[in-house]
Amino acid sequence: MRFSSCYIPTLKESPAEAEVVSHKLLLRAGMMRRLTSGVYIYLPLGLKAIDKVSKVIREEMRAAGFQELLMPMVQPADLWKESGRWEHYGKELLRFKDRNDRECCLGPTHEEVITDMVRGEVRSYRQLPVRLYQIQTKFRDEIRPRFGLMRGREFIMKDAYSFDADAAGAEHSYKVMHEAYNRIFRRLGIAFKSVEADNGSIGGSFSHEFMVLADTGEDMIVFCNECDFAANVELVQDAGRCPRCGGDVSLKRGIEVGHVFMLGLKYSEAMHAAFLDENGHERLMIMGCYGIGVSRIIAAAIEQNHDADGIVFPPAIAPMDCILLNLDPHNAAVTEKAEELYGALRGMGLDVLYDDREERPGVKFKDADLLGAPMQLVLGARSVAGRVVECKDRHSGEKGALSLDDFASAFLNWRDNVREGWGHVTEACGK
RNA sequence: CGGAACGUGGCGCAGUCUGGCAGCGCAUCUGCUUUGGGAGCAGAGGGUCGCCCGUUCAAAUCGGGCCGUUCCGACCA
Repeated sequence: MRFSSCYIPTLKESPAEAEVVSHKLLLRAGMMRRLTSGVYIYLPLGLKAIDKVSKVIREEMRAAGFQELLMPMVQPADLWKESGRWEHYGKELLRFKDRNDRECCLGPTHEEVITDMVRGEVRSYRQLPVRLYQIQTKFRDEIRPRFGLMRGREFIMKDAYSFDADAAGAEHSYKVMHEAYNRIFRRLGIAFKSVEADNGSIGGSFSHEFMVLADTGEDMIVFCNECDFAANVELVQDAGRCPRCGGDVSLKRGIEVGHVFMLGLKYSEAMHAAFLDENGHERLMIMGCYGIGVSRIIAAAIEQNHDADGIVFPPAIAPMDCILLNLDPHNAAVTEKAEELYGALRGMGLDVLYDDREERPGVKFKDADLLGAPMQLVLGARSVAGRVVECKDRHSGEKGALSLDDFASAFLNWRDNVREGWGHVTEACGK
C-alpha cells in the first residue's frame, strides 16, 4: 500500500467524543469513525486489523473441526418466541416489523437460527457432532454503548455452535473450543486469562470467559494466589477468599473478549432439536456455544499495548507488518532505493505501508508511531549514503540499521528479533 | 431510566455569567522559503453558533421545549 493513495485520515488531536485510549487512538489513527451512538465505520486500516484477527480465528476454528457458514442478520420473531427469549431478552433485542407486518429482530446472537437449521437437517446420531461457526455483524441495542469498539451496539463477532449426541461428546467439543481459544489469544499476542463465569441470559450449565487484562476493563476478576482458581467476581460470594482452597485472592480488571458456554439442553429442548440414537430412541442434542468479540479484540489489544506516541500493535493484529518511510521523495536515489525495498518486502509476503507522501519527515515519524506498525524502516539521503536502512522496533523502541547490500537476510533476522520481543508477553499468561 | 456535563468552519477550543461586527490554534488553497520527530512568512477560502418556539430595538449569549454526544449509576453472551 502506498500511503499517498490510501484513505488514512490521521488526526493530531483526539476528538471530544472519545474518552478511553483505544477509542482515541482508533480515531486518531484513521481506523474508524462513528456513524451514530455505538455504531462505527471501519476505515480501510481498521478493517485490515479486523481481517488479521479473523484470519487467526479461522485457522484455529478449522483446526478444531469447525466449519464456517454465514447466517442472516434479520431473524423472524417466531424462533425467538419458541426459545422463550422474545419475552426475556429485553430491549437489547432490536425488534421491528416488515412490510407484511411480520415481527422481526436484528440478531444479537444466533442460537435460535442455527438450532432451527440443524433440527431440520439432522435426524441420526450418525450425523453428529455438528460444529459450525461464523464471523458476522451483531446488533445489541445496549442501554449505554461506550468506549468506542469496547461496547458498541453493532459489532463483529465470531460465534460457534456445537451439537453433540451425548454429554461426553459435548464436553469434548467444549474442551476443544476452550483450547482453541487459548491458542487464538496466545497467537494474537495479548495478555489474557480464562476465568469461570456466569451464564447470564444465554442460559446453560457452565461457562468460561476469556479476559484481556487491562485496567480499563469493565469486568473484575478474582485470582487465587495459592491455586489456579480464577473467576469473574459476579460468581464469587466472598470476594476475599478462594472458594476452592480458601487461600488469599487478588483482583484485576479485564475486558471480556471471549466466552464459551456449555448450553446443555436449553435450546434443543425448547426448540425440539432431536435425533435418533443407535437404539432408535429419540434424544435431544447437547449444545455448546462459543463467542469471540472480534472488533472488541482490536480495542482491547490497544488498551493493553500503547504508549504516548500511539498504538503498539501485536504483530498478528497490526494492519501492516511494516511501515517504510521515504524521507526524501524528491531525491531520486533515495526514492529508487525505497521502491526497491518496497518491492523486496512485498516479495517476502509482507504487508507493507510505504509512506511515499510529500510530507516533512516529522509528520511521517509521528504517523508511523501512531499507526502502530510493529516494524519501521526509515530511508533518507543520510541512510542511503551509508548503505543502510534504519529500523525501529515499535514495541521495544530499539533502533538499528540494516545493510542495504544484504537487505533480505538482515531484515529477516531483525524480524525474528521483533517477534521474539512479543513472545515473552504471551508466554507470561494464558494457561 | 436516575445523576452530571457538553453541542460555535473538517478537528480541538475561547466567547455565553454581564445580549451589541463570530474569534483563536490546527487542517485546507496560493506564493516564496524550508526539509531527519507534526516547518516559517505572506495572502485566501470556509460557519443556518444542534433544531424549534419565545423575550428583546438587538440573541451564540436570556427563557421553554426537542434532538444529539459523553461521563457516573442501574443493565449486559
